[in-house]
Amino acid sequence: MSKLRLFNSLSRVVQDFEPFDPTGRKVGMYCCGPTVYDFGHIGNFRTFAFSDLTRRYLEFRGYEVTHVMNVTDVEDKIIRRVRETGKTLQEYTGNYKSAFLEDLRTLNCSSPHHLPHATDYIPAIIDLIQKLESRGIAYRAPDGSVYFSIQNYRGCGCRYGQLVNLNFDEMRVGERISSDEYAKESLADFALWKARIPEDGAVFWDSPWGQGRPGWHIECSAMSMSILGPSFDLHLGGEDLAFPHHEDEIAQSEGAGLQPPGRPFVKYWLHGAHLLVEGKKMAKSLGNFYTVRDLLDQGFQGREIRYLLLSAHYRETFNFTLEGLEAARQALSRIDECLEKLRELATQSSSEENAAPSLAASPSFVDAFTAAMDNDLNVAAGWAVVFDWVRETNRAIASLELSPMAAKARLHSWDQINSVLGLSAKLSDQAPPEVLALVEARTVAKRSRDFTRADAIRAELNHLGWLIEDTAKGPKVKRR
RNA sequence: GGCGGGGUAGCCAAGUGGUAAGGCACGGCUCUGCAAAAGCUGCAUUCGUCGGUUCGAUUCCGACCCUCGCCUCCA
Repeated sequence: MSKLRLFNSLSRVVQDFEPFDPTGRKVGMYCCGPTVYDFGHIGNFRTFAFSDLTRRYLEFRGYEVTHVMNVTDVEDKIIRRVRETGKTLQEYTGNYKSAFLEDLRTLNCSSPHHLPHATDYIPAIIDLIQKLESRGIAYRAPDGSVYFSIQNYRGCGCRYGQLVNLNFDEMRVGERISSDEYAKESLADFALWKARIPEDGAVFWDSPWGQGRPGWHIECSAMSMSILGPSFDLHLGGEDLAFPHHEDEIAQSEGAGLQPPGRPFVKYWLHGAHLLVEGKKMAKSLGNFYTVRDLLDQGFQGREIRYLLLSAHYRETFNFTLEGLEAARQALSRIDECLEKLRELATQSSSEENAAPSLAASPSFVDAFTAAMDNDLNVAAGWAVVFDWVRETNRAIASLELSPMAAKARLHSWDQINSVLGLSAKLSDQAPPEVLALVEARTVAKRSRDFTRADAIRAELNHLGWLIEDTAKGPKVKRR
């Protein structure tokens, strides 16, 4: 049996996955979740689908995963929208949070075990900042905010720049330096606690440093360590988060010095690549900016979106296209057809066959899939295994070589694979009565060999969105 | 400017120092009243360009072109 190997952004190589847990079973995994200021777009969901795939695969591999995903519900953009809309923070973020969870379900992503909200962890955040302060790594600036001192952090023997090679002397100074940043001692320092300003309205909390709110990175450090402990196995996110967000998380978390000696804050960092849409960077101005709901409105299904998002390796930029969604639909129906035939065949098994104990008929399928996924979650290679299996299964069915018992075994294998891929059942092909009436009318026409009329009815059904397949057991209607 | 990914058939996308997975689309055949589905079959002498190393490179090295990302809020 091969080992699961993952590309670790810390080491920049693919390495064996070995969790901290001495028994090797328990895994702590933190995924950077949404900032709930708007509906999530398809790019966000590529990352969340990637997180879900990772979790599902770990579980498939027998690990006991604790999956944490944060919800950032206080942040500059949110505060601005709250001010503009006149809603309360809770009202505003609540709506987008529900929408986010709904979208996750649409894409059949497993619900994380913990969904901590930044605003529920203010005491833990304050506590963490105080620890940094007591170690001399955090300082108060004249504007009342608290910043993280990278210089002092380095002075403690810690390393800043673990995820990204950054030469601060070569760095371009951002043109937009907001006024409060003049208070920092050094440009690279970042805010841990932001002092309240009038624009914040009712969004503030009391703290030892006066009223204010948490900086952007601190909530992830506070929440992940609160739930998973100061040192845990996996941290996932989009590639853009590597710097500064993840780098700063490491700095805050290791700067507080809570880890057991010799242990890092996080052992494996995984970063998912972005996607392009129709070959271009997604942008509202280009008209290629899609939310999950936009695609649903265009008639696509969640499973089709999921399939497409998970069709490429997570570290490669992926080109998401509407044409790709159409192709996804076709590819899925190929799988659906195969499974449907297997199920039909499986129900024909006799009672004595049912009594037979063995179910493991296609271990090679599961093994080949596992080998593909063990190699840094190479899901594209995994799909190739799936489609090879579909073809081989279709062939066996077509040549009547497959016994009902063997069909059952294959379905059993599929269930194992699908626990990772997470393809939900397709929408029901339950046709409404008027459609069924047309189907019946066509059958009558066919019986009297009035093919002209039969074909006309078929064309009409097609127009209504239904396809007819004549099988040995009579006509079958399917959604087009 | 610094750093880091990419460029593989009409589209999407794996992969390897030894001669190119898989999906979609497309063509032919079988089956069918005709279709559909399924099966069989065809579809990259070639992996951005030019050099180099090698018995042999798409895979390693160098240069160049193009593209994406990070360095600033961002999945």
